[in-house]
Amino acid sequence: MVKITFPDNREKEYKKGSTGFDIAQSIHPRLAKEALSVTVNGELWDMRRPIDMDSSIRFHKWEDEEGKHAFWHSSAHLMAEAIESIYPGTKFGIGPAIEQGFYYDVDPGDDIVLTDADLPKIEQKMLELARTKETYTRREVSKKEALDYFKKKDDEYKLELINELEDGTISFYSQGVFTDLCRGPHLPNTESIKAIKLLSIAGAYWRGDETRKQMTRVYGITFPKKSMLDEYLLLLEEAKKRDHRKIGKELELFTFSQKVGQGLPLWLPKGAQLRERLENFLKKVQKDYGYLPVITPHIGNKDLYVTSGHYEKYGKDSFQPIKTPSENEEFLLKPMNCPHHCEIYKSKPRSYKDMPVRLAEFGTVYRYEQSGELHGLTRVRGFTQDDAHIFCRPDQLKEEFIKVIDIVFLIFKSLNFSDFITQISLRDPEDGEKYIGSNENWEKSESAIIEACNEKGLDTQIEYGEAAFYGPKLDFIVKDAIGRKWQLGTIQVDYNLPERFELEYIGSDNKRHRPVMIHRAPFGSMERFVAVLIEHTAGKFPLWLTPDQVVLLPVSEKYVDYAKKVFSFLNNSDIRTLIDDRNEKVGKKIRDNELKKIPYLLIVGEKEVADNSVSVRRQGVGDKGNMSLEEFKTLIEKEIKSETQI
RNA sequence: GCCGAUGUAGCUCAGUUGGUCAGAGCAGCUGAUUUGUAAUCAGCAGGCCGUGGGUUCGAAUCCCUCCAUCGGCUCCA
Repeated sequence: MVKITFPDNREKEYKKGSTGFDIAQSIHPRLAKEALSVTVNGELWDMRRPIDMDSSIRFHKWEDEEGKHAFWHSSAHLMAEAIESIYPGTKFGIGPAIEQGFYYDVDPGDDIVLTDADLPKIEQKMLELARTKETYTRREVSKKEALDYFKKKDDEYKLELINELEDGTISFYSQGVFTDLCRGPHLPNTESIKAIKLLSIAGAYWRGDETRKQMTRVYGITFPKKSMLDEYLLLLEEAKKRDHRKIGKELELFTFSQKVGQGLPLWLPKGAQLRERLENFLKKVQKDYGYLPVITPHIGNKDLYVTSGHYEKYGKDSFQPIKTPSENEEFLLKPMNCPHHCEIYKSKPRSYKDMPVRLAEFGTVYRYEQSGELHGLTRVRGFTQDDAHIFCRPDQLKEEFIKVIDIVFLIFKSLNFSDFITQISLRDPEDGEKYIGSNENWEKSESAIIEACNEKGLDTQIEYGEAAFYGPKLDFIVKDAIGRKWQLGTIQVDYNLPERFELEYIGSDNKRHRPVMIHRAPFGSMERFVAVLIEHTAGKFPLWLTPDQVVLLPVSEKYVDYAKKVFSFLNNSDIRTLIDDRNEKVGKKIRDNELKKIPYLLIVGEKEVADNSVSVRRQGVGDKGNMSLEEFKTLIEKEIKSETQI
């Protein structure tokens, strides 16, 4: 017998070799039916794997991450089986479950190209196979057996994976005629996979290495019920409507021109106003926090970047140097503001009493991003960072770092960004080549960030190898409408640039000391922040931020004069107002302005002229009734106040 | 940069196997209408069918180059 401990600490004896399924069955047949995988002593197992020792277990249903994971991972195997049956000889890379669904990297051979058009065919085959209720069976194999199997299949990808595994830890999973190297766990059988949608096809380098072969990645998602798939697809459709590229065009916020160049956004008047308001908001916060504004040029002498180390690191992949009539003189479009700010710091002697020095600039920078990387406003070649560099004494580092975290939180909170991840990005311990600066400085920087985050009680995740080449950082990451992650705010500790630029201050001991530098950008860049803001609000910006707050809709031409009167009243009250004096019916004007997402629509006609009032309609809500001009003004002011009070 | 897909009026799209296929709706302009909470009617104007080449008697349609966009990969100072 084995002793099984349940999550509520109840214990029960079972026959040795009982499976998760048997145990679930003994609790309730429904649980046995719904459980997709089981955690046994902290390890994820199949429901059908025999348990031979005393164990604590926890079942996972569809509702749990672990349950979905098993479901989608099994679906990936099912897809592989379908692909192999349609394209015999296909070689397989890896096929994991992901946040939403799964993918499999496949290599169908050099003469076969999979395209979107092939997906329905594979889907059909998967459904066909699923209906045969194939069981997923686990088998532990020796390394030799594993190698032999895939040698026979001539699958160099699997062979490479197996070669990196320890003998004795290797397992195979089979369903139908398909066998895969896999740790599991999997579903008992394919029966529960009822709804299948293959979503897209893409190239993906083997093992994420661009020097290696590019495989074909097939993305898909499956569900235990058809209705769940329909719901998911509907949700996806809805999410795509929030795409900032689409809304940006509709609301005339920004555009691109092939003539100007790819990745170089053109801010339209409404977008420029929105952005300016965001900038002013942050400027005010920064003023309160003791930042000093600076302005630096868009280019800098190449030597500046040789000194900073950026030229060596990125010179080849950047916009190339600008020549001048004078020989041996070269300038770079500035790809970052830090070196300029270092020179400002150096422009006069600094005392320990002056520290910290916080220099802030909305600095426009240019980076030659790879063409395939460009993406709307979130990844561009010319963008404006809400940049600042804090030069401080080592003893001030933690306090300053924490103050920056406060600013980021303030900004995020005031714009209702509640759903974000904080990530600490450290060095890749395996790859020293990638980084500049001494070990000692790196250790100091890394521990400073970790300490500051602990002190603020941040729930951070640590990523190794994600640091900038000159220092570690704390990033604030949010998701866009369809779940892609984007880094917004960033805070970086840097001991390297102060050294390279030989920055100094005179200490209380009358000796020269080296300051520490913090790079920080709460928005990250204005472009990316506005993009994410659009997707989060679907273009319905908070009242204080939105380009046009109010539109006046005269019922007919007869009331345009009154509308103008109201317009000047609102305008004088700093309420951003438009008049829609087109010769159209009210219904039409309401429809058009609702679609433009203008927060307040004011209908004025005979009634309103008579009692000097407006009829208020809130965008997306409807008729709010009649009120006097003063009342309306107060309504607006109150709403703005509640939005900007933090 | 790589893999795959796409590119037709300002916008959203239709154009069967190459032969009245250069179209529609919205937006715009003109006129009528003077309108009360999500689309009034009529008329007009709009395009070298992304670019450059090729195949053909004939190309938006087939082939190639390049450019741009989209989905991923890689990258992201």
